Amino acid sequence: MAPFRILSFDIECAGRKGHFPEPTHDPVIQVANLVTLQGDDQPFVRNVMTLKSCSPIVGVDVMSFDTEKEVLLAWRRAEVLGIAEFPILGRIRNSRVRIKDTTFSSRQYGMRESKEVTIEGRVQFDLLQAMQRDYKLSSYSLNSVSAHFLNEQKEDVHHSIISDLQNGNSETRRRLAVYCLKDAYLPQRLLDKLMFIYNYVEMARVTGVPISFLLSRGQSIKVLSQLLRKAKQKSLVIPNAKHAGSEQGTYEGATVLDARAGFYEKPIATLDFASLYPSIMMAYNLCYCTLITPEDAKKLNLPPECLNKTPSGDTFVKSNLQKGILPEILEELLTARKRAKADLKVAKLFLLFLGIFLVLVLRLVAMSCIILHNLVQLYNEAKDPFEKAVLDGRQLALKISANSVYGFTGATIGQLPCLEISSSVTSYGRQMIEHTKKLVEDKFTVLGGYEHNAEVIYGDTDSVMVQFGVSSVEAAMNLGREAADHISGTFIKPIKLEFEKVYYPYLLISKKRYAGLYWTNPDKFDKMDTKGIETVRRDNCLLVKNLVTECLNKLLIDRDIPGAVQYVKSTISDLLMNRMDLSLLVITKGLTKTGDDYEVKAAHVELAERMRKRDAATAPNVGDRVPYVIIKAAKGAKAYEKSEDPIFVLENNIPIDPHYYLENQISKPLLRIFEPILKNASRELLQGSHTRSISISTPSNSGIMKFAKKQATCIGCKALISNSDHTLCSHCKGREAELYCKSVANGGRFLFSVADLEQLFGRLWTQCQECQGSLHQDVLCTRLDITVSDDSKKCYILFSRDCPIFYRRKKAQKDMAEARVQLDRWSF
DNA sequence: AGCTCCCGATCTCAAGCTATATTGC
DNA sequence: CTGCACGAATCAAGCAATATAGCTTGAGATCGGGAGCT
Repeated sequence: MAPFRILSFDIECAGRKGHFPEPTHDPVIQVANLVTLQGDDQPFVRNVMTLKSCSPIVGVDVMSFDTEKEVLLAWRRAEVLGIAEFPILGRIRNSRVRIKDTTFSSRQYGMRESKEVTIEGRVQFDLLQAMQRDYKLSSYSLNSVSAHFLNEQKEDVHHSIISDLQNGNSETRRRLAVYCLKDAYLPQRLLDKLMFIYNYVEMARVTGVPISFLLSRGQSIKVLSQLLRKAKQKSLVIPNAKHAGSEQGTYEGATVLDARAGFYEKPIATLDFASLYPSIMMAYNLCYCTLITPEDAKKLNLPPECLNKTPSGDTFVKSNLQKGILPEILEELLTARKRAKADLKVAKLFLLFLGIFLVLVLRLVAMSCIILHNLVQLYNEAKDPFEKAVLDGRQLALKISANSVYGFTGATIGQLPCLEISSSVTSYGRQMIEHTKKLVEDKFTVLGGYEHNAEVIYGDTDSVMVQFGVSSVEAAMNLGREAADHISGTFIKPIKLEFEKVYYPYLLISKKRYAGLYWTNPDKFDKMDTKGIETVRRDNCLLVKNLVTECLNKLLIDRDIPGAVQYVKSTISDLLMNRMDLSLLVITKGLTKTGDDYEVKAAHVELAERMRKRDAATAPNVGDRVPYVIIKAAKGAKAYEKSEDPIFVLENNIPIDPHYYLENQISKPLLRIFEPILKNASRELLQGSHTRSISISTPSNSGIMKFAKKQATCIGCKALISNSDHTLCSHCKGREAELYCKSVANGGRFLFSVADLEQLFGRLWTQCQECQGSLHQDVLCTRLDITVSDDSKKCYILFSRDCPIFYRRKKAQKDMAEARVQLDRWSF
């Protein structure tokens, strides 16, 4: 098979939002830019008419970020321009591209609306969808994704100036082309870096579905496909189960042992079942084809030693009578996962012979060139920690696939639900974790000849956390291994309890929430591991995330409690004095359903609705994440009345509400962390001189004035003043001379000097220029009129919402403009 | 006429419940 | 033969748990107005 050739496809057209400007003399670049990148060739821009000459193309052909929307836009645009050949993108002569709306909704991925594009003969691989499925991020724009994975950003060109660039001279058109090129190039780099093709080809081969299914369908199709494949081999027929519409309801899931919350300064050993649910299904031969009713068993006169009664009361035959299909499928998935884990080991150990060995093994398993190619590459670059993360994601995907075999049997609205299997699996699981807990606590006692009594402090589904009482990591590891071996012996193969790691120290907050240092060898900890707390959640603002992470670092790694307290205090003080970057205060939440379906008012939902009224084109849609900040408003206003678009806040100089952030965002998470460690945490952290800030009075409270409004502020103390002709509030009158000096010279505590701000802006500006890749041109992604006052250049209002620097530059700009105005307001 | 008392209306606040978002396994 | 309207069919891994904010409810506090008394 010929190697894949990957064609990156990107389309840029002016008037994205459905307004189509008049066709220009050269419609090509406005319609589409196709960028092909093959090996070491120089990337080049082709116009759409020459696409057909790119053939012969094999394999994955069309790949982009948000392919569907882009094709649709270009398609409409081509229609307006009367380019009849455009929709012929497939490899079948005269077959036209067809586009239709689809919605996909699942519990795992939420509801998403998208466009389905049929391009015959080409496999589409939409990076946006792949990203949304494989990685949990706060924003999925190409810009922010590239920043996250590639440390590189694209030059964002707002659609409103595309026409200008196109109608300008050859230089401006070149810039437009460069921009388009980058848009096509970035997805390719992401594709390579995250090894999407490699991973998806593997997943498609293991589960037996087309690559497109992996992006457009859910988990269950993979399981069904494997079932069908196996059933065919065995000449079995899968019934076309008519789900009778009956709400069979839900069944009992796994046990989560009660958490003994607290801060543990002794090592905690963790014992895990390896792939618990799959191994239960394998051990007890649970399958559709082994389930039997007791009556049938009697009728067929089956001997009881061939039957297995599960704790939930269902009966399955043993494998000597009939081996189940599901266990076989699981074996294959777990083998694939083992392979993936071995690759991870290569990355870890960087061993030459193992690499070669794997290449040889894999050559037998998968003859595909791409896999070989990637493996060689994998071997060469395996030391990169990023690579490790990608490989880890791959084995995780296989783990999830294995687990969804169990999920498939429990999906009551799926193709083939079988609650007998799924509830048997969970009942075995519940039994096993209780058994493990009991065994550990019974065996490791002072009476049993050990130094201390072991205590199980927590456990979730397939793991138990044990405090053996010893104080060295090494001793805990030895006891952990001993316990794992001992307990594994009491279970049927292939169920296996493994000793995995030691946490030391360990901060257990509640069920499913903990943090600790993760040790796999006794000399040095591997990393800090946090589960469920704010550091890993996406629904907090960055401020909370950073603050909590930093505190945990100080508390767990440095063991520096005063340092952590000091850090919290200074952060709170910064927040209350309004010295916080807006980008740190942006909260994002996913929009899971359409506006009407929400029963209660939530901040992000209401904001999305308001934004839709303002400008329907840029407002978030279902499935998008909505960023917002909380602004100052009347006392007692609900959070949903105080949420606002961060861009809107910056542009209109709306004050944010620091007290909201203090009370509703950072206080509780901090207390949860500090409480087990520090007595009187609340008093220490949240009260004291650092919480006294310069008070800024809120606008009048009467109903109509509920929303904050732009008002002049006193230069001295930033209090709002009613008469915008005045410079100072009545309090600060008499300090004019002093304040003016501060204002002009070095910035005072609450003021920044014009010189400072200009310097800051300059620095950020340079960074943005670097991100666009050239220092010799204006940055397109900014507002030129503010900085270059004597220049009559056209003012491009452009922004990139996801650039972390953007908010800071925007604020620096704003502050600088204000500082100038304030300087002018001194009328001596 | 002015003051007091009573009763209903309104406000406030806490407790409990529910919806929503997100994660762990 | 094509385009359009309409209806039918298809599709969606699982449960446990925490945190937050909105909503409801009920108790108590407060307020205001009218009746009655001095």
